[in-house]
Amino acid sequence: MSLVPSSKRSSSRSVARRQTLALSITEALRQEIVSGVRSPGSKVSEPSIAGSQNVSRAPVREALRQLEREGLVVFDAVGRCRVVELTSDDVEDICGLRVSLESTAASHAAARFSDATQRVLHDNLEQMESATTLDEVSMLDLAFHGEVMEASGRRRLIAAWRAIEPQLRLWLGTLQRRREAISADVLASTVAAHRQLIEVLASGDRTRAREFAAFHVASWVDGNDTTM
Amino acid sequence: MSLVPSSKRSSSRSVARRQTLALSITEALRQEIVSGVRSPGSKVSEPSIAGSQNVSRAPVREALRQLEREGLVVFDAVGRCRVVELTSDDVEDICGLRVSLESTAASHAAARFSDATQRVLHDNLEQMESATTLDEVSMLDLAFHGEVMEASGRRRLIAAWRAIEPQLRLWLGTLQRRREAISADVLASTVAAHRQLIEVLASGDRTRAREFAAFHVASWVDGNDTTM
DNA sequence: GGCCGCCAAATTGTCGACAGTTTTTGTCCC
DNA sequence: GGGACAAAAACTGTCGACAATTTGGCGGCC
Repeated sequence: MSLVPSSKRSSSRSVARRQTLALSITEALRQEIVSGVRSPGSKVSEPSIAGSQNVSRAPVREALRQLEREGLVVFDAVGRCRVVELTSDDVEDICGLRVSLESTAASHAAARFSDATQRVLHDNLEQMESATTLDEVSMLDLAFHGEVMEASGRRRLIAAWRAIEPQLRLWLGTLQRRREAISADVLASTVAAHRQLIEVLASGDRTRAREFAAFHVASWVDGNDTTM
Repeated sequence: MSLVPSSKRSSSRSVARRQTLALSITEALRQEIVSGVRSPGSKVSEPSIAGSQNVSRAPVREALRQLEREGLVVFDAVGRCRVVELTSDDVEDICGLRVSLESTAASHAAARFSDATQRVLHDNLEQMESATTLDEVSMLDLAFHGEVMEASGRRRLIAAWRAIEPQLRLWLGTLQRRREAISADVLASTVAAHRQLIEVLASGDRTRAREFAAFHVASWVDGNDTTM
C-alpha cells in the first residue's frame, strides 16, 4: 500500500509539523481503521506494519502511540495493540463528552466570531447542501463542528475534541457500512441546524450559543442509533 | 461492565501497565517539571536526558511524547522539545475546560455514587483537615477532584481530565513557589465545599451536582490569582 | 560595533539488532 | 477428542549507530 499523500491539515491553528514517516504511517493507519479495512478488535503489531510499509519499527511505534491518543487503538497490559472496539457504552461516553465540549466551544466561539470563521462555515454549509453520499455528509458535519471548535480559540478544548473526533469518525463509518442511502430529511434538518447555529454564533449571545449547540448535538446523537 | 474494584491505588490508571523504563522516565521528568527543577521554556533534549538517566534515547522519546500529551512539554515545528510556558491565557483555558469536565463528571458521579467512593472521598477530607503545608492541600485537592472524575465512570471524560491535570499541578507549583504559608480560611472553605459536594453527590441529584461542582471549581479558580 | 557566512557541535528521525516474554504450534498421552 | 507440555514463532522494550538538519559560535568584513 502506498502512503497517503496527506493534504495538509485544514486547520490553520495547529503547528504544521515537518512531514515525517511516523506521520505518514499515522495517517495511513488511521484511514485503514476508520474505513474499516482493519476491523475492531484485530491485532495491530509493529513488525507487520513495519514490514508492509517498508519502514522500521520506530516510526510505527510512534504512530501507534498517536492512534492510542486518538482512541483508535488500545494497548493491553503487556503492550499488545488492537483496534479499539466501541461498545454502545463507549459511544454514549463519547457523545456525552462531545456535548460538553461543543457547547462550551460554542459559547466561546460566540464571543469571538470572525468573518473568516463565518465564511468557512457557510462554505461548509454549501458543500453539504450539494452532498450526495452519507459519507460525504458525515465528514462535512464533523468538519463543521471541528471549525466551531477551532473558532472557540481554546487550545485545550480543541485538543480534547481531537482526542475523540477520530472515534466519532470510526463509529460513523461502522454505521454507514450498515445503511447505504442518505435520508433527505436528516440532511435537511442538519443543514438547517447548522445554519441556525451560525446565526446564533454571529449574534454573540454566549448563553444561547451554548444551549443551542448542546441541543443540536444531543438531538443529533438521538437521531443516530447508538446501539451496536 | 466491570468497574474499578476501588481496592487498589487511589490514582489508578485504568490499566496497570507493566513497569517500563519509559514509564519511570516519564514520572521522573514529570516530577522535575512540576516541581520546577526544570523551568518553563527550558530545552529538553533527548540525548541529555538519556545520558543523565543512563538509558538510550528510545524510552526517553516515548516519555517526552507522554509528557506532551499531558501538556507539560511542547514540540516546535522541527521537533525540538521545551518545558511548556503557561500564560495566564493558558491557565484560563485550562480552568475553563476543568469546569466543563468536572461539572459533567459530578453529574454522572451523582447517578452512580457508591459507598466505596464515599469512603475514599471522606478519607481525603480527613487528610486535608490535618494538612499543614499549602503543597499538601493542593495535592489533596487535586486528588479529591480526581476521585470525583473517576467516580463518573466515564473513561473519556477521565482521559480529558488527565490531559490537563498535570498542567494544573505545574501551575499550582509555580504559585506556591511565590507564596509560602497556607491561608487558614481557604483551607476551611475548601474542606467545607468538598464536604458539601460529597453530600450532593450522595443525594443523587444530578442537576444539583453539576451546578454545585461548576460553582465550586469556578470559585476556586477565582480564589487563586490567575495572573502570572 | 554590528552583520554575514562558515565550521563544529548538537539534535532529531530512522534503522537494524538483541534479550526477555508471550503467544502459537505441534506432539504426545489419556 | 481433549488436555498437558515443550519447541517454535512472534512481539515488545531497549540499545547503539548513522545521516540529515538545525543550532551555536567564530572570525572576517563593512
